Amino acid sequence: MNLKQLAAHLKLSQTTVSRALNGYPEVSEATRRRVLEAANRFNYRPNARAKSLATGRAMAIGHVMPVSAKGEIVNPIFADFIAGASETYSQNNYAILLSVVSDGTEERVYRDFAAQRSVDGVLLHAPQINDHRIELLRSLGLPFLVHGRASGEAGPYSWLDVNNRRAFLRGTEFLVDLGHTRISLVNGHEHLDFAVRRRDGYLRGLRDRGVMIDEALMCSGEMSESYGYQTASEHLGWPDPPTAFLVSSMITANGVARAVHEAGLALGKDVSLVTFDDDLSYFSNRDEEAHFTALRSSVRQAGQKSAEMLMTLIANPTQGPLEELLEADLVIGRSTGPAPALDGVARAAIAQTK
Amino acid sequence: MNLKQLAAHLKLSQTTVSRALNGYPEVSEATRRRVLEAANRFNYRPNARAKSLATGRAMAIGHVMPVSAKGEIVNPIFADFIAGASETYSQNNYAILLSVVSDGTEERVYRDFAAQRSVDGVLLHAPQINDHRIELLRSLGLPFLVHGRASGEAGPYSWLDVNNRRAFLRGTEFLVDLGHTRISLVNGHEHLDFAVRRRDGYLRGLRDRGVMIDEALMCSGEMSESYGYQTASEHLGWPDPPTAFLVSSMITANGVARAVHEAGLALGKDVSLVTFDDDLSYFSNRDEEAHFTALRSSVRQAGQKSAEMLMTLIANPTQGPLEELLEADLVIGRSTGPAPALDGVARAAIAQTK
DNA sequence: TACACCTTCCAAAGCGCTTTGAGTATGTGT
DNA sequence: ACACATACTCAAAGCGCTTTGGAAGGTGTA
Repeated sequence: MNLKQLAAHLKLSQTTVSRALNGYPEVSEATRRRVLEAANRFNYRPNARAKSLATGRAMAIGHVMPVSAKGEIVNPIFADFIAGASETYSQNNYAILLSVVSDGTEERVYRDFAAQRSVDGVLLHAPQINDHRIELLRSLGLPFLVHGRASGEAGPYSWLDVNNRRAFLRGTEFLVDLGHTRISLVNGHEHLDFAVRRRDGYLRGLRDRGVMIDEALMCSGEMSESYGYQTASEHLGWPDPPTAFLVSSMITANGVARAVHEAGLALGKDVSLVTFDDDLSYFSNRDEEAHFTALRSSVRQAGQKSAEMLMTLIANPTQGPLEELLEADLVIGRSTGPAPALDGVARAAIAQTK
Repeated sequence: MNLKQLAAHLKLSQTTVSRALNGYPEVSEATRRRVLEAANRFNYRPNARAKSLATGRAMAIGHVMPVSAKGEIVNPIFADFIAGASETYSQNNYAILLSVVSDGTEERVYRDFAAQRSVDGVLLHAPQINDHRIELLRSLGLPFLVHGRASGEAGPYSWLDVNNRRAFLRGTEFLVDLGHTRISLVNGHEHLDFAVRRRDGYLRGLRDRGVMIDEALMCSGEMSESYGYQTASEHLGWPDPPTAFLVSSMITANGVARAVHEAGLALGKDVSLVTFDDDLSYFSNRDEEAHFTALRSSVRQAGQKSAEMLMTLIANPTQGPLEELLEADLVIGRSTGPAPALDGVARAAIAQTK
């Protein structure tokens, strides 16, 4: 059933039917009711592509799901972000056009989006330092919102981000205040903007508290479970091991916890752990008492808000850039405690004498 | 730049330019080269919606991301599946149209897909027992492929599934052969088809080996980390606790492992664990030696193959139903070992005398 | 009665592409 | 010289919708 048929059946013109359906005022209430009733009965839905072609609006948002090139790692927070965003989209009758692409080859996708006019706006994920995609999207004239920020990007752009620096500053301070001085930073890849900000927060926290910085304790990589495991295993095997870990994701934190257990140590006693917690639905840290002390910020909520901002940008293209900075909550859980009485050096010394 | 402008610039008709670009034979090689070169130079890309309208093909596949209604849990394997599928799609120039929807309200989305002609086919996730969506899609005349199967569905349909029954049969047998007789089944929600098949496999394994079935050991729920933790914590607190766990997902298995550690027990010694492993990219079980003994089947590969099958179905609508059953590998890891010499009853007795 | 002014509806153009059916050169065989 | 393929190219219709610019008919005012 298409508009023509519906109009014929109602013995009305296509114009009138279209106007009745789209809420234009030039249609009498009686006719409108009659049209709506018939449309409903025949389960009429306008052909999305024809409508788009006529209106010039695609009614779709482009999301590019980043898959890191080498490891082929799918970003685990992506699904939750999308789940949040889609709530907003569907309220506005927007669909999601999803494209999966290896890091670095996204440019092509954005160009296609723009040239094919298949989307009205783009959500940019996982921005990097000096991300050239921002400049590209700007030049393509496609409304976009960045989830995160890109340091080093000169021009204005709209973004929503978590205060990563502050979160990791607080996490670090919290650990130092518990007496920890050897704190491993298990960070995400540091070509990603958020990871750099987190490192900054960590360094600032140590400096402010006058704790010596040890480059060896800082590492970065793909935020998978096994990365956390391998890193922590290695660090705990050192003669002068860390007493605490500051970790970039719940999933990686799980790997760290596994290594801690395997080393025969107890989390929250022998070793402390603070992690960033995106509040992933299938990986919740919300037992009666959080099991990991965490800096929590719901990525799902971020998705929802980002989508709202993008909707605003699309509805109002002349609008100046929108910016929103979310703060993460510091949630105290069972994975942290005072640093062990003897620090690593002392323990190592003891170990040697044995 | 649109076709008209491009044609005008080349001093050719739109027809010729269109034919040149789409590889029709009625165009001389010289003209074709000239056209392609110009298209490239102006970065011309046909308007996707106009093209779709003209051809009647949407060049998009609809995916409905299931979000369980109450818990708002996003299916953690979804992203990896999509990542696999999209490889196939992009090779065929198909896009993904993503819709996120709470369990049970998907019908509306499929009806819209069909009426709006916004997709050429649909991938159905997480089929349930007697899934009415299959009947619906069939009646809508939309090509579709089911990831999984739906027992109780009468008519034919195309699907790709893992042999869940066999996988859990093998897992159970493996544990029983190690001497375990009290094996907890930590299953997914049993309104989902795969979960029922897994339970069947588990029961069959116990029966075949003559092990008594204890209903109390079988539980099902949302496959999150905390579900695994809570379940295992509870079971391990029983006077007659299980000595092994058979778990439906890596993520849940992590929760089980957490509970095991917290109870002061050692995985692979005091308690054994076998899990289904979807080979998730960020949750890999592929250390030199797998840390969990697992039934492994890559969901990403499943996505890729599913997409291929769907492409075939779309290209050839008269084709009979396609079916593919994948087998899971049994990978021996460090989470399993012989059942402890004393069984639960004896240990509980000892505990009481203390 | 005449005029202006709503209200309600419509025919037709246009969105950017594909595809049909036909036309114009150019070469080939008789 | 003719008919006849063959190789290119084109104008125009059509995909299903929205939107422009009227038209028809009814109502109120002078």
